[in-house]
Amino acid sequence: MYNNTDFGIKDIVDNPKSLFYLLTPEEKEELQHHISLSNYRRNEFIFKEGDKPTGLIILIDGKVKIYKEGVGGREQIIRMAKPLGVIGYRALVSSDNHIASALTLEESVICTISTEFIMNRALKNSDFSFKIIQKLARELAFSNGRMVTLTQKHIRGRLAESLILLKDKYGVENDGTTLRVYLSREDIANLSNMTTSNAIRTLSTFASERLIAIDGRKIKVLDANRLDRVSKLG
Amino acid sequence: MYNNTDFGIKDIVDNPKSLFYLLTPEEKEELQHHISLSNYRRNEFIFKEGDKPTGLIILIDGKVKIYKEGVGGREQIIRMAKPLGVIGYRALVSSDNHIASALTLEESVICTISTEFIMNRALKNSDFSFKIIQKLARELAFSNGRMVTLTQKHIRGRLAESLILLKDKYGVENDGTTLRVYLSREDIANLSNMTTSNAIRTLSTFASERLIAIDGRKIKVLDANRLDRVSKLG
DNA sequence: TAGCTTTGATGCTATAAAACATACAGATCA
DNA sequence: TGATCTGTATGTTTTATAGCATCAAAGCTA
Repeated sequence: MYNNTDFGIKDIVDNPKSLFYLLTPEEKEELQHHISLSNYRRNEFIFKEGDKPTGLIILIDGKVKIYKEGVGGREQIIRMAKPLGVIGYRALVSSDNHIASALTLEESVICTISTEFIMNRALKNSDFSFKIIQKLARELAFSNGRMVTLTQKHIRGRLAESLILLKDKYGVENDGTTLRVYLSREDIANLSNMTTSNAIRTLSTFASERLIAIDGRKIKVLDANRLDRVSKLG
Repeated sequence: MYNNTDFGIKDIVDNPKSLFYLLTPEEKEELQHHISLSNYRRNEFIFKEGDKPTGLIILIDGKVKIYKEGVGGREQIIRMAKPLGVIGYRALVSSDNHIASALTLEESVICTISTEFIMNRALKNSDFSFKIIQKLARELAFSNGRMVTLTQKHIRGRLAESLILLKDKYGVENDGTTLRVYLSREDIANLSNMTTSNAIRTLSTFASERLIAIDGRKIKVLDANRLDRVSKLG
């Protein structure tokens, strides 16, 4: 799909939103020698809970779920990643092991930047550090927010929130309503802190209320405003 | 209790664990002009959800709860702070408003370092930035962990976890068992994602099982190992 | 193609925890 | 001093959601 020659790192260093945008020209030059690409099939682990980070991972193409295993192996999806998202950087920058697993949801391409480059070069650049700080800060806010909603909202609210989240993250197909992500009911459940049965049941209810339309794994958001209200008020 | 003259900032810049330990001598000198102290009585807000940060806050003395309001105003305590803990820095370093409120649980003293100094000076120092990164990373791991346990563990497990958490954070009195923190049942409930009734009931059950002993707000952990098992297995 | 496995759908039952209702002791206050 | 309030305690009821069981459809694979 991609390989080291046709990829180039332009996509990463030339995008103002990229972590690496503000590196010096020398640092960018050096970065070239610390970068590698790899392809993953669907349902492959990029890393597992407890693993030592191998580098900073950027998802170039595909979709990935990041999740933790809880009581009795029950899985809670912490967040979802989309192309140009960074994965597993928390563990890397804190010289820690991964506290969650990353699994591809579809064929994916990732780019890995060596631990050494990140720790010894990039983090010496305070512009880069500042971008990492911003990323961590945003993710912490997200996590704290979810902690509250996953514990306090009822099933309908939690599911509605997850659908909105998926819409915001992956957007919609050209028809303007179909979510550009096709998850199993089980993944939807694990994202929303509920059993698979309840995810299925509640999705059906939402469909019968014309909030959404479902066709297999295809979900159309028919009434985003009302879905938003369900998310907020239960 | 403390004031700007008898306090000095030595406690903050000379402690290797401090955020400011690795500032240059010039930066440390400048820091002196950007620091101020204030005293709070019990049950006073240091900041509220939605407020704009006024600076980096270090708790010098006292105890503070950081919490979010959720569905119907129901409060979830995100974390507790103890002396030399840093509060509200997430919002500050990401130029964001506070996403949680900070309320003193007892008479407290805080030290505030100006936003300007942090943003324009400290964060230009990559050693300082790195310390902030580490703090955010640790807090994110904590938050993700809690997200899972608060949603998946049953009441007994959640309460046991909270008690262990309080013990780890605040330690015990000289008798070796009494928690060095005296919370209302309501706060214990809000820390553990349960109703006050259930916190009271479950604490009583724990006492009758000789896991803990309770005397008003005083809680003795009698069997830490067993409490740990309850936390893990429900 | 048939057989097996996985995923989705739906009904029923069990149960953990919330919600509600008192009650009481100790503060706080007029 | 009595009155009111706040925090703690405990019993009862209600409900949201997990847990199971069954079945159908779809996807795989041998």
